[in-house]
Amino acid sequence: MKNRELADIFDKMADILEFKGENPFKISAYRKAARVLKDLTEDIEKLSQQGKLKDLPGVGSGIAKKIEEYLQTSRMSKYDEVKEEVSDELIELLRIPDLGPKTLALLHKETGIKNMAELEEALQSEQVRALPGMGAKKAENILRGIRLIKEGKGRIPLGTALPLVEEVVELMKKKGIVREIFPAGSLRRCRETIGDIDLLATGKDGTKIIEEFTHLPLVTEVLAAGKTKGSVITHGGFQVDLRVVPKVSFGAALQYFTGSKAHNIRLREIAKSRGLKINEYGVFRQEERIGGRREEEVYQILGLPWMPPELREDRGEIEAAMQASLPSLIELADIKGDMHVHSNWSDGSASLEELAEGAKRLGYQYLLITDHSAAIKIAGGLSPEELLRQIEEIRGLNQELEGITLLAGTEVDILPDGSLDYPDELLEKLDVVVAAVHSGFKQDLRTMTKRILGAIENPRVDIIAHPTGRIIGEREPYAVDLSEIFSRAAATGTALEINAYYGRLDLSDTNCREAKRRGVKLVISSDAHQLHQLHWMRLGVAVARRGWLEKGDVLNTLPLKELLNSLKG
DNA sequence: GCCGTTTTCGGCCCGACTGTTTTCAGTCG
Repeated sequence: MKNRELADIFDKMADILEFKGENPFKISAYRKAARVLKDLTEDIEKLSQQGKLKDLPGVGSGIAKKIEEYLQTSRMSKYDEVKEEVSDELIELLRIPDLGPKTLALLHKETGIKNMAELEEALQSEQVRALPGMGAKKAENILRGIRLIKEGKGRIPLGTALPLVEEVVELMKKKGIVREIFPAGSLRRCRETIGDIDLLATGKDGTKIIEEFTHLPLVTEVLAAGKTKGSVITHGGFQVDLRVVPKVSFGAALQYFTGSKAHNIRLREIAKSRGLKINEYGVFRQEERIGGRREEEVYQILGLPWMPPELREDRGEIEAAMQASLPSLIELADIKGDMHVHSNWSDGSASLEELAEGAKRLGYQYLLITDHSAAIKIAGGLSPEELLRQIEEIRGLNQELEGITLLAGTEVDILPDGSLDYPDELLEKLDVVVAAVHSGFKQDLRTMTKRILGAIENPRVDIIAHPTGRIIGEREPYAVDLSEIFSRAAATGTALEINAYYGRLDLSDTNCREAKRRGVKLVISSDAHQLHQLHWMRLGVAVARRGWLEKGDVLNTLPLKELLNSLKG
């Protein structure tokens, strides 16, 4: 499928034309085509053969021609032409928050900067202050953006790493030469971002296993290939390591490579105090191996129960294990419905019917439809009239649907003054009200906190979505006094969301653990904008597990009736 | 570059916020 390649080219074209100050509508036409191609499930080549390219929304004669040219010749002359005088490095700088095409073009023209290092240097010089529209604050903001990008670099979002690893595991299993193969490391612990991707396997022929591994189709570069360890770079530039370990050590190795480092140090200390030794090869008394085939043994020998990897951060799990008070963590199968989903009434791509069917396939009992409110025009926010129509449509659909109930809701904007974007009379007609901040991220701590408390104190608001607004590696949480949010949320019975979108995961693991401690009820929601994104729920559950949450802490583990009784509104 | 019951030209979602200005440009969603 060339869908993705074409989408990337159109996105890149849009970037370049933006930098060049081209017609903004032409630019958004390219962006739209790119998005449509990314979402497209059919093969673009097939559509092209059938002469159906122009049936796609956002694809007219110009873009259809370019697609055909690329499919036939693997080139796109227009793309080759526009990228002539700009380097990839320069265009990449547009990913820096607070640095847009206009400012980049200005800086490039006036100071000659061509890459991030030169940009950073220029921003620290007096010279840029003299440029029109540039001041100290602006330079400072861009420099902060650069720092954010640099910090995020090298770490892969969990939501990107998981599918990649699952693909590798599937491919290796199909080869029939590995006995066991499991991910380890921070991925197994479900950290929100992953450094290296580590896999462990057992099998007869280590050399053969590594050879098959380094020749997988998604491998672009082989860094190392021996008889116990292979290391490759995959499409997308991710490093994946595979270690082949003896069967008798598999459990110990899995435990060792899963970490975290801090957790392992604690285990080794306990072992040592009992005259034992733990390493990646097993558990030993003197020279005698007394365990290590299975991971459970490592813990058992220390008198501890096996612990879910999500807990292994040395955040109190070892003490809890000693007191036999480890939490019984929530599981994906506990989730009875999704509480934050966008349909094609606003900026989602699936219809209400498709979403209902998708939710039903996941075994859900209910699905809360939460399209944007009017203030977010860009995302097709619903006017009060449209929302009324949607409510009616949902009520009608529920007459026809079997085995799933659609709930009428909204993701209503919390406006900068703390008021909501819909009147109370309208909110009262909904089954569930989700409220969220989407603008004015730079308000100071007191203003922002008061703003969100405004929504929490509103008796009609059931849930606050993505409470801190952070985007991993891109945007810091806004300044908000979470402690105060937690106490008022607990006092009013307002639930807080764990947003499962891989770039948000908001509340974070530690925040939701604290929320639980403070008596706040939580919900886990996918924030899906496309049908397949309903699967993101698993990432939210992973965060909840890292936050020590149990089934009883999460409202959407309840059957429909109890859920509605437990929500504030 | 797309689109069309306002249909082959001319409009295309636009408001809030920030930082720069002294009425506005750039960025974001």
